[in-house]
Amino acid sequence: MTRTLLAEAVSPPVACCAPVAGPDIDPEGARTLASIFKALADPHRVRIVNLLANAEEPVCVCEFMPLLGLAQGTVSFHLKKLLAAGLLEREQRGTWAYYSLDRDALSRLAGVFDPQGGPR
Amino acid sequence: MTRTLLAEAVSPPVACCAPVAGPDIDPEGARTLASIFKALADPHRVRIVNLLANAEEPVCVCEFMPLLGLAQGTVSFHLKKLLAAGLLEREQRGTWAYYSLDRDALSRLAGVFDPQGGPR
DNA sequence: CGCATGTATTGACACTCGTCGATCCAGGGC
DNA sequence: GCCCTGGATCGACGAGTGTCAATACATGCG
Repeated sequence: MTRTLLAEAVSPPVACCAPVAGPDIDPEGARTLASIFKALADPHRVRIVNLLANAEEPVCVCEFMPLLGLAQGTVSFHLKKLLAAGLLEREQRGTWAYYSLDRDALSRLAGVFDPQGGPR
Repeated sequence: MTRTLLAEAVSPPVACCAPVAGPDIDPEGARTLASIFKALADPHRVRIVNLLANAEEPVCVCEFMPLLGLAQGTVSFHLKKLLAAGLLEREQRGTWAYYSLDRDALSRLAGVFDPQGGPR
């Protein structure tokens, strides 16, 4: 198994792959996995992911504010968390920042729960 | 008793099923989904789930203490969180309490991330 | 250049969480 | 009955989180 041990030094990037139902997870892997769940452990962030999942194109930050009813700084805060977890991608278009969902990360996450280990 | 258990008491503890990539999730559903992720947003709880996933039979509380290196009260605390999220099942055998994984809940959780509910 | 606008970051605050030690609650022996 | 033992709960404490207002950072436009 090609584990991503060094990438963690920079940040816990990708929504990666220790299958929760697979072989024993070491404390290190548990920390990585937990950090991804922590990114999803907020209703507003769940909604952000859901909104992006249903959006065909990247979404501007300014769109989230009215949808979530949050101040601009708070929206940035949540997007940053999801970005750090490797669930989102950021793209700068002029003055605006557009966020989109990393669908690969999401399907890898589905594999984490699959009894026999999903795609990979 | 004067706790804000209102939401928790009312809402079903099931690790249920609003697909994150499915149709729009209302704030209510987002809260439910986030509460499940919150249950998994801790390294020790991830390890507990992993240990139970690999165990053929229910595991006694006393076994977790040395494995996790946590005090007895802390282990109970984590197990209670996972139980409340509907991820675990509890069984009392005399003086001992045995916990096991609700595998249905786990596979439902996998479906939450699947684009249309079940490729493979 | 200066200015307006969209994002990111910071400071402060209330709140929640994870942890321990101590205490309380059941069951099972004696 | 009493005591022992495993588990749950409580009290307290430090650490972390979510929120806003305010501020700093870019980028584009006049």
